[in-house]
Amino acid sequence: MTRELLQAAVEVEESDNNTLSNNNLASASVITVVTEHDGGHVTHFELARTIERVNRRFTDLLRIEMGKLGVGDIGPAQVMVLFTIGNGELSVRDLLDKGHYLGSNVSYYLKQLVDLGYIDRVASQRDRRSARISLSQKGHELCQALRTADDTYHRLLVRDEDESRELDNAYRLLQKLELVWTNATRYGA
Amino acid sequence: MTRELLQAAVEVEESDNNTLSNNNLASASVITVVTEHDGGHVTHFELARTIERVNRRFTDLLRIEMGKLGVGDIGPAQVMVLFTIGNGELSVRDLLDKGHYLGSNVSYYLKQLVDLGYIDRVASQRDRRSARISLSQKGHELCQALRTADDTYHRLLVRDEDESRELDNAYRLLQKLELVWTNATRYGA
DNA sequence: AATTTTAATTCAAGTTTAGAAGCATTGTTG
DNA sequence: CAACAATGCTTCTAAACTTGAATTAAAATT
Repeated sequence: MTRELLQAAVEVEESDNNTLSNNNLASASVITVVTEHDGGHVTHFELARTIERVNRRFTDLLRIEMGKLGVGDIGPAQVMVLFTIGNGELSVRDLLDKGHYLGSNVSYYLKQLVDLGYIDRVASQRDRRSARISLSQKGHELCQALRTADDTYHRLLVRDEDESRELDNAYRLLQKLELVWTNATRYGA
Repeated sequence: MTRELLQAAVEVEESDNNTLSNNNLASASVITVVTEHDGGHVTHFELARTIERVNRRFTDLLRIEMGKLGVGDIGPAQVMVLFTIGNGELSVRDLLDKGHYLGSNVSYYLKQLVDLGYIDRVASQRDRRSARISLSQKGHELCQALRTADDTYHRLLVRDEDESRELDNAYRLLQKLELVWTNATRYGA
């Protein structure tokens, strides 16, 4: 039943989009997505604001999912680290690059994640400074459980080939954005 | 070379074995990106990870821009609140909805922003509980300065009609995503 | 008038991030 | 090969940000 609600909401939003109408007359009684995008050009800041919001939303969702699974020892940020590690075995440096993290930051997370048994860490053979990092059994299980829960939402968003393509495009654009912003911070404007 | 950075970002996810030790050398040449993404499916988590990363990147950029402007009294988050307020005059509740913020959260920011003179706040006439909030002169100036700096990046990303449309699409998709995730947190999975 | 609802703030944790300094280990160079 | 530099990672401290529960004060409802 919650499901129907959700579905309905998505539908509504879409029709809203199709007419390219905007804001304040947003949608069904329940939701109110407020935007200041008037048909024309999306500015960087609007985009950034949206990204920020979406990110917040996802974090909340993740927190809830984790609650359901009874995961209380780590937070959303740590879980994201787990996902960033993925299925491979990598060094801390790789992890930093992959997630654009700060060194001290990751170290801090890793410490907890290792202590709590979500991650295996062994010193590299050929360079004993370097650590090789990978998900433990427990880590894998958590990720898998979350991925499963996540599929539900994915199906709400991507219902056909068209939407899948849209998603792909958006993904690609985000990466472009990441690149632009990364270069900007590195080499100045 | 820039290409490699991006490519790495794309591929790393599924790849089990990454040798991307060289992305730090990405040249200053800014974009020339064409990333062919193998028709692979972008999962929610990949998307979320990207959003998180991009968000981090933007925050950094903002921080730098602010540094250049000599703004040291507030942080990126507060600036985002300023942008969320925009040019209108609104209530705290409106602001909450617009930015998906938490009440206490915004209160905390507003307090600083008012104290530091970035925002004007007056009690509403017809409902004295409610505050009417808007950017002060100072607030407007800061936003304007940042917007100007920002245009540079915008031009790097959007160079023709096509790219503008892409951006629009991505923006729309993000909003859809926001909706799905918002509903999910509100009404459960 | 008494009660409930709404708008917003405060408070007291909590989490997450940033930056400087540290410790090994490895690489390099005179 | 000894000194020095660079690398890979960690630790520590302070700050920024976020959360949730409790609070105040003004409407709105009964």
